Amino acid sequence: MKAHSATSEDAITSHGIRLTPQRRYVYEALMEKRDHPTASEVFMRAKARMPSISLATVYNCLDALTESGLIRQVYCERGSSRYCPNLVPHGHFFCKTCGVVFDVPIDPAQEASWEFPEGTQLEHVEITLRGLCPACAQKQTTSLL
Amino acid sequence: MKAHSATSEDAITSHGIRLTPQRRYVYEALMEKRDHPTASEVFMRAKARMPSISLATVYNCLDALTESGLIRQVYCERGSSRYCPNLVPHGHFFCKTCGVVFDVPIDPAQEASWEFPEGTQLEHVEITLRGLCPACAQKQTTSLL
DNA sequence: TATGAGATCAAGAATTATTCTAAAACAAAA
DNA sequence: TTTTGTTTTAGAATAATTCTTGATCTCATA
Repeated sequence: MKAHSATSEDAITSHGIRLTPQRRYVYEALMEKRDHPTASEVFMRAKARMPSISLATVYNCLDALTESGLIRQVYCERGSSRYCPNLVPHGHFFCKTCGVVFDVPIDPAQEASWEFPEGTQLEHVEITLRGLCPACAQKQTTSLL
Repeated sequence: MKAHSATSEDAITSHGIRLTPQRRYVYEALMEKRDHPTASEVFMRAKARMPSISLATVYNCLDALTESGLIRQVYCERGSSRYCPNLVPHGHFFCKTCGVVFDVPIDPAQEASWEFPEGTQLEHVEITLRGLCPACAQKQTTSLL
């Protein structure tokens, strides 16, 4: 039984940052469920596998992984930011009632269509859709009957 | 000399929320410079005109104005959220070096092109472009020479 | 296989943004 | 004018994140 997948090791080293056990656990915590956890959720998952890891280290690792382009940081709401290991261009739908986040496919052609001042260096585009998820929209409708 | 513009009063009352001096000052703090201030920047501007206003009230007012649809709240970065009085659909460019935010026009047709699960109720779309503004891109290039 | 430089980690303190609480002031309706 | 509900205020409380410091680890090189 392997403690880590070779792919997660490869992913980290191939992105130009040093491979450490902590980074591996943090990255795997993000890969194991492809949702959009907050830093403290990542902390809890990583701690389950490596009890000695600290929250500060989780922040360090998430920053390093984000900086290297291996994961994305998303700002859906006031409060905590969330992390996403899906590198395919996509947007996020955020339910303002239950807080669930899910990926939304985007047309890559859109990415190229922005107009902004000459000399601007675009690094990436973050698209957040806000509203009610199907479950919450349903609940709200029925409660009005 | 008028303390407040009739337009800001109209804007507030026409959005279904009660007009109060504090809400007027907060709204005008946002309108006077059409930038993207944080809550504490709004607080400082409002305080200049109404020294008795409190930060908690500024948060209350910003929330009320956002809720009523009169202003938009944007999450550009980890940390403080920002507020924007531009109601025309647009995106934001955020410079990760100097923190400046500016509006970016978007093609309204894009807004309609998202695909997401049946039953989802979309309320609004937030588009954030991240990178270096022309000034910071310039500086970075020259410093590498 | 030692060693030195720099990167990373851990723990907890510190900071920052935001929210909460409770009491007073206010506004609108009855 | 009383009632009822909303808004404001100040300050306390909370939550997320960052900072600080010393210890530990890694890698390149001797």
